[in-house]
Amino acid sequence: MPDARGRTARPEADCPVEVALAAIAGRWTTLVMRELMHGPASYGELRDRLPTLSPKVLAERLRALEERELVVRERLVGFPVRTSYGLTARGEALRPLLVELYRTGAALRGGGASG
Amino acid sequence: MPDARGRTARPEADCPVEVALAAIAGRWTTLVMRELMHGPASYGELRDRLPTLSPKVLAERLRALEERELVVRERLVGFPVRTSYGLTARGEALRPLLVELYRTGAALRGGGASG
DNA sequence: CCGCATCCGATTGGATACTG
DNA sequence: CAGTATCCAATCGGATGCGG
Repeated sequence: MPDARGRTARPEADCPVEVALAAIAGRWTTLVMRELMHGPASYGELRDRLPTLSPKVLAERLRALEERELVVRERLVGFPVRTSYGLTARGEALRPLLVELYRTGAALRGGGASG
Repeated sequence: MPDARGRTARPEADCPVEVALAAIAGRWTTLVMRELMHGPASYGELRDRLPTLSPKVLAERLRALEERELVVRERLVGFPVRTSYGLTARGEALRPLLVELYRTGAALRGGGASG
């Protein structure tokens, strides 16, 4: 596979590269994914770990990830209300991409990080 | 490397993941990179291959890539004026990332949506 | 505790016309 | 041929207050 194998003349939503980009699109998205890669977390836990992320954007990100079926939301009964977010199998499928992003970024910075 | 190894609490420019995301940021960027992965190309050749990409955005992308030293511009003497754009070694370093984007996107499209 | 509604400034990408 | 200059609509992300 010499390159990204593309032949499209413009960014089309069904191009695989665009699909992957859409999955991680938006500021904070990769950080939210990283947190969920550690295991399921509640809305508040995510806020604690990403304190400067506003509730609006966090909700937007979670909704987008949920719509793409990368994340599942689970309402937990009890008091106070709690919601747990966790990765789906599809969400887990993004792990190699995040690793590759890290590896590539580290290489660009000058480090010889290999993954 | 179990995850993206991150510890940052917000998107910081020096986080490797952010570095990589910045390198491919912006609509059309991955398509421009893909074209250059085939080999050097002139401004006009890029326009021909990406006909609906406006001159302004193409120039912006090329400038950004050049600033990050992923692409080199070379002015060719002669008439008419020609400019050749080519990948640097750093630019070539993005190839595995593009491949991974393709691979991941293809998996998401083809894979089922199991929880 | 969870998350939506609203407002707002900044950035983006596209169209188009023009210049060296 | 290889860009730059301008304008503009749309989107984005952040702040904040309110509702379930």
